[in-house]
Amino acid sequence: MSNLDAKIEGTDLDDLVGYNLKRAYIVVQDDYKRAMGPDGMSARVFTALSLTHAYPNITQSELARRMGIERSGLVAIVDALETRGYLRRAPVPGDRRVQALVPTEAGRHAYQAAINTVRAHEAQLLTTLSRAEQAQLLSLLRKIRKGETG
Amino acid sequence: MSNLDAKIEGTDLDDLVGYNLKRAYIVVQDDYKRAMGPDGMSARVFTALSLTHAYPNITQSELARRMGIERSGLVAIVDALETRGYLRRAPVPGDRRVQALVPTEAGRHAYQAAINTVRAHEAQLLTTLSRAEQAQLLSLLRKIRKGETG
DNA sequence: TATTGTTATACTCTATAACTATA
DNA sequence: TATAGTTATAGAGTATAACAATA
Repeated sequence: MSNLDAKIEGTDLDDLVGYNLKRAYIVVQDDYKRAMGPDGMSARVFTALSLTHAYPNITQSELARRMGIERSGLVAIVDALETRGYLRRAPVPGDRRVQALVPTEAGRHAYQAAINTVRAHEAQLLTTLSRAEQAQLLSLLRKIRKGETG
Repeated sequence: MSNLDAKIEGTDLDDLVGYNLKRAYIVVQDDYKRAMGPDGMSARVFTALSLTHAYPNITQSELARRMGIERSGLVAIVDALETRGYLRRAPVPGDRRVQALVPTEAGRHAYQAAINTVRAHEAQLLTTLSRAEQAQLLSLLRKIRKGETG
């Protein structure tokens, strides 16, 4: 690119995918928190609850693996969900080391309410993107996620 | 959408922009760290150094505002850059409260080397995306960033 | 009174290492 | 020996509140 192609505005950072990913994520995260309210589930607690619905009787080790965090970090998350009464640690016949994570009735209701809130927050936040653009964005982000370790 | 449109695979989470943003950011961040090495600048230190080049004689308050963090959080970042010898806090004539952040010669060289490394890491990581897709991704992320507070 | 830079402090998220009970 | 869950601990990254110097 020659010096004649002057930039309208923007710094080196504004051309970096990593920087824009981080800043865009902060915008979405802040709006998520606003939408969920002061007593709402944190993103990681919501994620864990979602995966216990997607994968019934998932174990903690498997859930940690799918979330991309360590087993040790999952303990507090599961504790939080158990305290809210949204799931329970259930013994698994045949292997007493393992505990299956089972959503309660309250957990299923809370999850449905939460996923509706999250979808509404994203729909409202992303109104400046057309449906096609939103689909394109998801597609591109998933391509980057192909490089996920684990 | 009717129930006939069965999902090939994926959970509720995989359709959320926020979740995919976070996971994609982690992929890029991990590769950034690998590329910069164990003694490399953290992303926020690199960001701060970049902005002292983009905005010569920027003050700490202004830099914090542009980074979207609090002034208090910037102190350690500027300390780190000063310790590396990449910039200095320079007095500003006319207002003794303010200190301009001025890159040193070593800072300019280190920044050029770092931005080259970062660009190479992104180019290599994003080879599965065409040039057009990379441009589209940046465009979409910038649209989301329009909602940045501050 | 208001602002800049700073310190003290705390909270969230995450990782590593070591423990226990099981296998 | 190896694995599942747990605890203890530490390190980033961030925020709030209060302070001294200066405006």
